Amino acid sequence: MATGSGSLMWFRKGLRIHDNPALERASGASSFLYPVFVIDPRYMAPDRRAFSPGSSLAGLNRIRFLLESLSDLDSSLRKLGSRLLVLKGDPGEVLVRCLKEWNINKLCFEYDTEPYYQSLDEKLKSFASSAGIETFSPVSHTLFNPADIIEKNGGRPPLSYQSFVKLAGKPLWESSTLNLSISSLPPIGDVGSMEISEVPTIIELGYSDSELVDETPFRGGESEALKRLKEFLPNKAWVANFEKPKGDPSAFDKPDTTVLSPYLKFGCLSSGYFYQCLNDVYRDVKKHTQPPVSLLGQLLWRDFFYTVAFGTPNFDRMKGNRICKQIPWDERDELLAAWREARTGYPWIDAIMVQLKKWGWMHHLARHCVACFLTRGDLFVHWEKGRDVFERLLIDSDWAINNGNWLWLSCSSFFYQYNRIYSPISFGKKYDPNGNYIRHFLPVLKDMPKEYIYEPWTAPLSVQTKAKCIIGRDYPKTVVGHDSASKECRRKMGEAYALNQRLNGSVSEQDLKNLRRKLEEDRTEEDEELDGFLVKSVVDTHRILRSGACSSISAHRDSLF
DNA sequence: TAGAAGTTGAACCG
DNA sequence: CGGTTCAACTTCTA
Repeated sequence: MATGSGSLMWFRKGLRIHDNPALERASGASSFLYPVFVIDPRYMAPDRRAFSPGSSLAGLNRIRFLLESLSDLDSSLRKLGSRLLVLKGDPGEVLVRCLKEWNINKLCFEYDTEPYYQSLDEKLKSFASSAGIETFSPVSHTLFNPADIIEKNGGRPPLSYQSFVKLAGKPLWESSTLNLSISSLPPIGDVGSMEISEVPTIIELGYSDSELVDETPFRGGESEALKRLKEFLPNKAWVANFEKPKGDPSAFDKPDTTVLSPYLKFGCLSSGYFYQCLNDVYRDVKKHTQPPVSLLGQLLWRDFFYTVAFGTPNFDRMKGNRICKQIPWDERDELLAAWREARTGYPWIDAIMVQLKKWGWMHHLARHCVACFLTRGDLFVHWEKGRDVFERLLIDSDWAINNGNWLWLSCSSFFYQYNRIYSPISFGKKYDPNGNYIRHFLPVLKDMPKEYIYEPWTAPLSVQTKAKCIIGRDYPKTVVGHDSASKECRRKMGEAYALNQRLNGSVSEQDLKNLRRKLEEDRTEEDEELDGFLVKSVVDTHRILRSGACSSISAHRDSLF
């Protein structure tokens, strides 16, 4: 056995130097330090069957963000006399090989609550322990340890934000000094026969230039995160008065939030450090907003979802998920595809989906609009389908938070007022009456007059011609009429809720099947009524036309759906 | 068991 | 632009 002691620091999230207890422990009292990142082909390598450029798990924007974060980490490590050792393969297998090959007696990595790492880390820990290697795996991704909160609550996670906040209280480290820098790191030991590479480029991962079209404006990395943080912190009034629901989802040149979510997701920014920075500002001002709407409240939301996700089996599914209402969502792939590909015919919805595809980031309220539209608001498509699209394309997609929000927005859990539906027309209009956001992300509509930009199908043909955008040719017709579709959704949600209540939550697949059939039968009857309405409506239109009271029948298109 | 509360609805009114 | 109404869900609390 070689002399001295070697530590292996395994980076997964937590891609930072500041406030990184695992890295600190790994570098202390060690002769050698091996800072490792494992490129998992499943997460990084191209999967050309996927619906957009990227791997089977991540869109290209997030992969790029990750690579930038790794490069930044590597360059910070080099300044400290070390570097990032990049390896390729299945992370579990690669790590075991490293532990066998190198003279390691201490393995450090940040604790992770996601099911993927829970099972992987368990295996790795047991290998390490059998090999006499010490492991250190601190909770440093979140403010609180989810397990502590669950224990305080008698073994089950709190299911409301308020009860979470009450249970959580203040973090133990609130007024302690976080370690924000490291002066130097131990040298890298002999890497033996392990194949080490530099941080790869996108091209080196196997992507082609033609796939690199939609590039997010947000650059990854710890340096970038701290720069962003330091740009807005001096604006104390903005920090103190931040109220999440008052943000403007249509602001894109200067987003109305911090856009720190992708940095928190990868741990380029420590949530604990961010928490302390916010408290420093709060101390300096007379008054400030409070959770849930304040900036600090946003960090608590993050911890809330991490806690519930950690303590809820099958959190990412409807079936077998005890906090999820069982709802007979439709299987209509053509509606899902229209939503995903930004061709629902509702410019507000489609513009948001384009921003998702191009930027990998949208304002929180914009996410609400498209999530509500896909599920309980209009299309009645399963929230898991929308979750998959977000999970792939968002640069900040985070297992706990993404699933939590889809449960929320689809009224499957946490939030139950299914009658409150975002209008795909009026919601965006109240922030951005001119439709600048739509014009930017859907240039095909850039010359549409503002009177029609949220409902271009109501524009007279002459206006469409002048705007060089004929609806049905240059921009799609609406896939559903919002008035009738949302009414239908309310009815289905009402029936589904009644079923869940009647069966006290234990709804079987057969129960859902029966409800589906019942809903279908009722719809048939309603369709007949609707047909009657249609005839009347056509007659009305005809009468209006003859009387010359209305110059455009296209305004009636929505009701004629 | 009743009443209040819940991160951010829409339409309407003044 | 802020308040009220509409129609109404579940969960928490007293």
